Amino acid sequence: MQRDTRQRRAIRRVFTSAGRPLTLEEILEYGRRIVPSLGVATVYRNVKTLVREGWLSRVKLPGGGLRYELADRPHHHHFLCNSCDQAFDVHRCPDEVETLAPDGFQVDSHELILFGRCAACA
Amino acid sequence: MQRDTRQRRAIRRVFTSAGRPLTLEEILEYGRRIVPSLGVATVYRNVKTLVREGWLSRVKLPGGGLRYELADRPHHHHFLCNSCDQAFDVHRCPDEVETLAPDGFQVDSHELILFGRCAACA
DNA sequence: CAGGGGGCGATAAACCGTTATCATTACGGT
DNA sequence: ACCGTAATGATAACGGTTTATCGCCCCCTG
Repeated sequence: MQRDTRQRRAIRRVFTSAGRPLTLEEILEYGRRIVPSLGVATVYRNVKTLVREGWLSRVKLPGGGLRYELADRPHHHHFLCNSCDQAFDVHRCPDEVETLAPDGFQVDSHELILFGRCAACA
Repeated sequence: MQRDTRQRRAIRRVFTSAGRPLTLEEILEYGRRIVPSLGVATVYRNVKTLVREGWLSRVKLPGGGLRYELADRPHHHHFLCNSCDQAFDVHRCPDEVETLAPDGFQVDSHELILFGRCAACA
């Protein structure tokens, strides 16, 4: 059975108000502003559950650990700040991307990452 | 001083003949076909040195450890096979990519990764 | 070709992100 | 409100990658 705990609500709220992909470290930090006693294991457990439920999805970006974002977002890409290491959404996508692969290669999906400095760091 | 050892030559040869980004595991595997006694520590040491010398560059792709490639290659992107986990070069690039960032974000570079199955796995 | 010193390689150890353990807490059905 | 039990959280354990150690080897110079 799935209980509706304070911790679980806090983690969901972190995502709905962040609006960008988060690392586990960020989830823990922001979650503790809501439930200060929040523990690492709880974050790992709930994130795993939320991914399995289809509420979160894994975002594989270069460098360091996985990030997670709300699963219901339309197709988009990401900006990674070289200064603060935060990830942001980029809502535009260059088309015809999947035609760039060499012959004989079958493209299933793609990821475009812009590197630079975010608005706050620039 | 920098000595020209069999191991170091082997590692360089691995890269010039591979033509694609390699993980440390792959460097070790291919290097041992040339110098069977090749050790892990030697690979780590030499790769680090070759990066510092500007002969290799780090390739940050999602999932798992860093990869390395020859530093003198022109601008290109990468294909990552979901089946064998090998990385390949993609020599075409969608232009006007750097204009996609949100206002106030300063783009320094970008990476485009295609996911799918390589010619051998498809 | 001989000697010195940088490099090698096996191993141990450090490191870091993730998972398991288990006593305690608190959610939710009755 | 009570009780059973799933969830929590502090901590230990784990697994994989990277680095440090150190005796031996071999590249280079003279």
